[in-house]
Amino acid sequence: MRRMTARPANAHQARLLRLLRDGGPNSRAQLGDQVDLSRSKLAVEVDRLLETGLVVADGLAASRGGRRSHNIRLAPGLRFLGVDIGATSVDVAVTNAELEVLGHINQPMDVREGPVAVFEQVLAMAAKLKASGLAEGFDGAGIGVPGPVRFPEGVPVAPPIMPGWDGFPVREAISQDLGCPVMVDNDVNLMAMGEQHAGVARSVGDFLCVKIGTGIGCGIVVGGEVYRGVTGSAGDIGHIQVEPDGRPCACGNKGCLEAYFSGAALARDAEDAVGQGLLQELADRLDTAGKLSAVDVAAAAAAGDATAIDLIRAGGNRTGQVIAGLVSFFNPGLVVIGGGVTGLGHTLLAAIRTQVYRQSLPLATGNLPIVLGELGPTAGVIGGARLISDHLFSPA
Amino acid sequence: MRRMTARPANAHQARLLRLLRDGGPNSRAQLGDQVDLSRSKLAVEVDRLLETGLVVADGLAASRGGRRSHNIRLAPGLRFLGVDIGATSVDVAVTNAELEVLGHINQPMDVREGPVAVFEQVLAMAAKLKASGLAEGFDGAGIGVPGPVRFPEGVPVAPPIMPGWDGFPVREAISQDLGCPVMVDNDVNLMAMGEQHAGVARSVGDFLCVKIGTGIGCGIVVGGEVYRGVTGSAGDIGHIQVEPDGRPCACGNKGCLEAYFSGAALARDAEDAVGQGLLQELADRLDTAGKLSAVDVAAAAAAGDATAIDLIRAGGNRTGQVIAGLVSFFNPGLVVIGGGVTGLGHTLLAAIRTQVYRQSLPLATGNLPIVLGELGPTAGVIGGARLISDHLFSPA
DNA sequence: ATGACTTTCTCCAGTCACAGGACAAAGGGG
DNA sequence: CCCCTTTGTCCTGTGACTGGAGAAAGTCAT
Repeated sequence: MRRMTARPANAHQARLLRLLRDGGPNSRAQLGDQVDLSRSKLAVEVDRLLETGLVVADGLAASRGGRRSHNIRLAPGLRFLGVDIGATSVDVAVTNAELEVLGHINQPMDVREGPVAVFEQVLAMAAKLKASGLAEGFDGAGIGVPGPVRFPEGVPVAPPIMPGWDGFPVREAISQDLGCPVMVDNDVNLMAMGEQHAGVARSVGDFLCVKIGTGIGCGIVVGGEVYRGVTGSAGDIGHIQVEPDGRPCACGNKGCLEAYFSGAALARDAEDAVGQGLLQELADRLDTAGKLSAVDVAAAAAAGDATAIDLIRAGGNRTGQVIAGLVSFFNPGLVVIGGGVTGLGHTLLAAIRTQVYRQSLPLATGNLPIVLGELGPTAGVIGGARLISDHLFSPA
Repeated sequence: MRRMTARPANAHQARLLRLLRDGGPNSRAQLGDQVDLSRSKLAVEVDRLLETGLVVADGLAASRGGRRSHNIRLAPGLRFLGVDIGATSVDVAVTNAELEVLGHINQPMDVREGPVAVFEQVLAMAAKLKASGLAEGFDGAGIGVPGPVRFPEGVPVAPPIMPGWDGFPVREAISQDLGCPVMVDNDVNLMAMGEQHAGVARSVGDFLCVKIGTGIGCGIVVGGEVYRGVTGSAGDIGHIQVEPDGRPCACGNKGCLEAYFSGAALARDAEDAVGQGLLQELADRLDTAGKLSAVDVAAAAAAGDATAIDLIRAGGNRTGQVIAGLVSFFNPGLVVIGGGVTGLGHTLLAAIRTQVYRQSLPLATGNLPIVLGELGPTAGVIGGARLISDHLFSPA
């Protein structure tokens, strides 16, 4: 099925579509206040958008002391698909044109099985959402992958944790399978866009979004736009060296941040601690393979275990050390901490804050909030929907 | 004397002025090729610019097989003043509208004497340039100061090495004294703009410009525009911690990069080395106060002294360690090394390169040139001229 | 109910920006 | 001397846009 054949014909229409997306239904008069166009011109552009079917006028709003206004809203049938591919699980969600999540599925998965297997699963999940009646079809999809992406082409490049993905034409392939436009980006960038659109980063122009999960990455937003760097690898802070000649890292170097703190490193440290007789309450959580996960550590810390709290604090200190440097360098207006280990909560945040406030310049930290993301696992999928809507709501 | 009363009336005119600034004299036809406007519209805008006196038509170019074209160029009498205030010296230069340096003076100075004394000296230097016949007056001035600046107002904020400058209304005061528009920025940002306009960074959109002088700073260029951060302190990498619990730094923290490598730190290390019986050939260069400078170390290294080379290499390693992190984070297309210690030359560059290429991600370093700035002390003043011309060559 | 006042939206005419073609000017080459 | 190329100017038509004059549809006080 072919959907949303129309695209905005000019920058004004694109602007209006985004206003309706971000601000919800609006009257012509309210739109006019935000757009610096004469009422006449605005009416013309709105009429054209109505003709294309991208927006609809449904019903009258309550009077505000005068003639009642017509409600202009984005077509209620528009549906975007947000896909967030992690290292060990996938999130797939449908949103409407205002990027509200209508349905959300999360399933375990292993990226190392390669793109073909992963996207088979993703497409099945999308089909499930469609079958549940949330969408008759998709007008666009935004996909996040856990590694660098050559953004214009939508192709992962040299992804360390995703062997077999290098050069796989994700955008082209999924666009064919799904029959709609697709955009691909790094998962961290999607998280940043999600928090920017619907989370803690609303109304902040320049901010950093640090995602700590299986790996560590950082979304960089400059002037409201995601900055991706010249080869799409900007924000890859997991392999910044924090300890000269330190622990070996999977990347081949030594002393990388990720070798000290990430979901994987934390689990490994916890297993070691159990082996040394510490962290006894975690011993019974060991699975058959003798493995623990970051979630177990979070639970132990929440239960007040001192060793677990120490592990989290040590990792937070390392991470805070790196973030402190980035704050001095980038001077952001906000730092968002998110990703899988957000469950470690306040202990982690406190450690990071301590390091940053102590090490960074007073001028850079003076008015700098460091907060946890507020969207959790939906940040990525909302970011995906935002990514593709940004693309579709721009002049053809 | 009032000069350059006119400003471009619209974005087209601004665009044309910048093309003439960056590309030199041009015919209407050549301009038309670069600007995506019809010949008629272009002719109208050029005529209007001619009326204002901002550009002039002088003479005919050689024929290229048809009618000879008129040379359109920026008014030859336009003069910009570039001022680069360092910690221990000032550079002042006059440029024409194409930002070519017509005259350049450098004088020793001490920022700590405060803004009033410093600007008295700067104004005297400007007067000297004027008296030498290079300018009848100035159409604008761009000023760089060695500390963070609240850019829109042109006011230094909380400058660590410039007590007495905090809040001094540089832009307003100098604008009055000079009788022309003034813009103020961090000196590092000016260096970046200089190298971007006339140096190694031409045609690079995203790059970093590391200036190592009395302190260490980094200019950040994103999409061709200088990024200043939310409080104007972006790029302040001198106080990133490179050694937990390391050497005390003037900023009050410990282990800052500047405590290990900068003009001041290098001189101190050299003095220590002399005290320990090393670096004997430098002993006779000690001044009456028993002091050395970075220049002395550079000379010793050039003469082949192993200790001097080791000092430079050690500093380069520390700096490279920090830059490696920034490269992973920012994924630039180029890294420029400049500032006073550029005299340390290849030894320094090699150390930095080694660290970056070894520590940063292959994807980020794959095609990453790390080079010395090519403008030396003129980078800052050209950047100043560029800063003010960007401002003047934008719609009023 | 009635009139005064608001707010929203539409219609219309006039202005400005701009493109594109015709044409003039000025040169080169066979 | 004729034809071609390049550059620059002029002119006209089209579409974008503004601002004002209403019309439509409501609230509120009297």
